[in-house]
Amino acid sequence: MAKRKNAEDRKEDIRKAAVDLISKIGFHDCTTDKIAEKAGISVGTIYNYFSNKQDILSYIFKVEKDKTADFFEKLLEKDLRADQKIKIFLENHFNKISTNQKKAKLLHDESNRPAKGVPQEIYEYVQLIRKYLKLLLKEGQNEGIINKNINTEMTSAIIMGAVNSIVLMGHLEHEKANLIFDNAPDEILAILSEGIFLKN
Amino acid sequence: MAKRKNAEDRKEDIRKAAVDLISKIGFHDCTTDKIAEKAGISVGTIYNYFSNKQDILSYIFKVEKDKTADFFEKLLEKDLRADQKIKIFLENHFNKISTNQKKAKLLHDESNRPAKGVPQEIYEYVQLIRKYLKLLLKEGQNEGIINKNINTEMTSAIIMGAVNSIVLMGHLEHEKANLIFDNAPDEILAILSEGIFLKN
Amino acid sequence: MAKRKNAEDRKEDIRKAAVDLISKIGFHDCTTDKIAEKAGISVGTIYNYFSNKQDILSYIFKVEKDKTADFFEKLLEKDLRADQKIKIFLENHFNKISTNQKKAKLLHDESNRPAKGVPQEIYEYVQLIRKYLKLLLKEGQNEGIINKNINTEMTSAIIMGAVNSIVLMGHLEHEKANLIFDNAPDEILAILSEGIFLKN
Amino acid sequence: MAKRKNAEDRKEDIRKAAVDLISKIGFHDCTTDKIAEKAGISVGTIYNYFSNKQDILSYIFKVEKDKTADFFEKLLEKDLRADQKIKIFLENHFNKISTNQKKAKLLHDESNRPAKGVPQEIYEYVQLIRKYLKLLLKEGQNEGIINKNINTEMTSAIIMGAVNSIVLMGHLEHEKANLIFDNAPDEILAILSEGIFLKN
DNA sequence: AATGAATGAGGTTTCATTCAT
DNA sequence: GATGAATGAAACCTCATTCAT
Repeated sequence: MAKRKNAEDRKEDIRKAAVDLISKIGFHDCTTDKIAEKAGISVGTIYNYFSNKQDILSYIFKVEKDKTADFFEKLLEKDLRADQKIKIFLENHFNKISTNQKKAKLLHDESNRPAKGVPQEIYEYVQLIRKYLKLLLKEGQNEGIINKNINTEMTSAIIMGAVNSIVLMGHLEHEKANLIFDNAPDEILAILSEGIFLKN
Repeated sequence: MAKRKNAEDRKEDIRKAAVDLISKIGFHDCTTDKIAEKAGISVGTIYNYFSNKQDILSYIFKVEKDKTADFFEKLLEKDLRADQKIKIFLENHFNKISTNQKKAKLLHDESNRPAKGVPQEIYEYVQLIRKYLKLLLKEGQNEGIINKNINTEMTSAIIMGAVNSIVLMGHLEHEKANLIFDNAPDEILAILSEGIFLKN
Repeated sequence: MAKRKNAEDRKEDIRKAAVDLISKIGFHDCTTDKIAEKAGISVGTIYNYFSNKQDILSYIFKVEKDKTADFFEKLLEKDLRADQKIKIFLENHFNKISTNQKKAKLLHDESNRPAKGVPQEIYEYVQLIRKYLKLLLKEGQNEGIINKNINTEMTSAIIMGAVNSIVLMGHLEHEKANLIFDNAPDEILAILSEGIFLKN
Repeated sequence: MAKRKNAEDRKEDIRKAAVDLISKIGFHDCTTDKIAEKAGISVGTIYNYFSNKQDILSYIFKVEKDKTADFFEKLLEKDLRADQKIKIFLENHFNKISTNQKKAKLLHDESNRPAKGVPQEIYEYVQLIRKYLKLLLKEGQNEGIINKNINTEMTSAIIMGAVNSIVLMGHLEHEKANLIFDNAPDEILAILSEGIFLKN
């Protein structure tokens, strides 16, 4: 019998093991047996901390959602212009991804799954980032920094799409990942600043 | 027994049935039995046309890949500026999505799936669009229309990310889907033209 | 792969194997693996004929319910007095039990289970016998053969209880089973005729 | 932690919790965790008083067996005729059932369960009541009150069967339970006195 | 070529029991 | 004695694939 652990630690062990495996092989192929083995516990123990397998995935997203909300709440309070905040968000985002590519892959992959059985938590995670980005865009519009004609809803989707696409690119071209993630914020910001088409 | 059909028709029946089901319930929950039933044949028959279930998905993407390649090859030949061609691509893309949302959903969902067993074909499909977009961007750079400083690799990823993100948004907000898809090309083009930040 | 069989035969194989096992070890300890093994098929095959394990039990009771209904319908049509019909029922009942003790044990045991998850079919089986017995009792009352003061509902329950109790006794004292079942009808009829108390 | 209790109290707590739960959901669905929770202790503690789960059920029946033996021993000593004693037994039995339907349900359900692992104690409980009833019947025969031709073994089974069947009926028709249990003794006694068939 | 019954490995989940604290 | 986290065997059920017809 494994040594007794504090409940939070044990739940964290399971979460980490799951993140590790799901990022590699996907949620579906990640069996509860594999998670247990990786976490160094037995299957049954998982069910002392999670009510079912899906619940583990939900929890992973819940943790990220909370972290994301924290990050944005602090960012919003800062005395900076909206464009600066967007820059900080992008830099922070890709920096985290760069240092934690496994988790990033999981978040990307699993939040792009088809709807059936997609836990509420995943949906909320995706919405949350967009919601904050929209807030920043509106802030910018109020400050007169951002074009008032853009649809903030769609633009936040476009920005997150751009971000995600680069994340996917990084995962597909593994060896160049760090280079990609490092340049991504500037590349995105450049487009947001000037577009790509030259004025005659 | 269904009326005798030639092999291509039969394969097409299976593909269509699969597209229909996978778009609704996802590849994983789409059993071979269900596909057979929808296609009006028996399970065994599927295996006369496909070597396994994964192969059906590959075939779906192969067909799309071929169509996409066709479309781009014709587009490239046209006597138009690169920005006009990009506009045409976006309008055509969202138009197809709008009129065939089921297939669009499938292509979006399944090309964003985790890796294990992801058929080569899906990977190639994703790469193909990017490759052509990159070609258009380079054409634009040569024509002096597009900023030579942008990284075409990453920019094509960014554009496709923006596109995909709007597709997802359309699927999540089903009732507004057509409105979203209709406005999407202009919204994206606006950003590509001017960015979102105002010049002082 | 086992030889192809006619669907009814296969279902019958499974039913028989299940009757055999459930009568010995009870429904709960009778695993689907054991049923499959006994039926000479593989687990999966069970699920081509039954939607789940409980469904097998329901089917067993449904078959008996149908047989019972048949028997009673024919009995009711006969040109006999009610007491004669009750005698025939009891003799037939114990005779069947005597020749098929395994199935009898199952029907007894499983129809005495607690309510949760008791399939409708079992409940209906139990009610059916009582319903017909009540009909016979009422017939007797109309013919002036049976005391009009008795509560037919309760009396039918009492008679079936007496019957079941003897069945249980037979199962518990296995070696005397046949003797017990042979004498049971007369013993019950004697009580129904005269009671047990002597008139002074 | 619950107030310190002596061992007997603790064991009694567990027994009561188990009776409560098993009567509602049956032995199989009654987990040790649920019993512990209801008893206000932890699972582990159960195993200080019982060697395993089955043992709890055995103990429940042992307690009832002892109470039953007590009751009958006192009844046998009374200076009454056998028929009067049988009447008292039936009235007492249904009265207890009426006031403690939960336990009654458990005793009925679990003593009618399939064999595997049926503790000896349950078997003995069932036999005990029959044994005493047989004694009463024999007493009646000796007193010349009861027909000497009846098989006391089988008759005691028949009477207990009748009793049990009415108990089941009461549980199935919950709202009429008290009415049923109140009338049951007379209904049974009437049959034992006169039978149901009219003498011509 | 078409059929669809049969296969059986493999997945998730439960729960009586143990034992370190 | 009491605790309750941990254990892990074992249960039910699914479904891609095969192959006799």
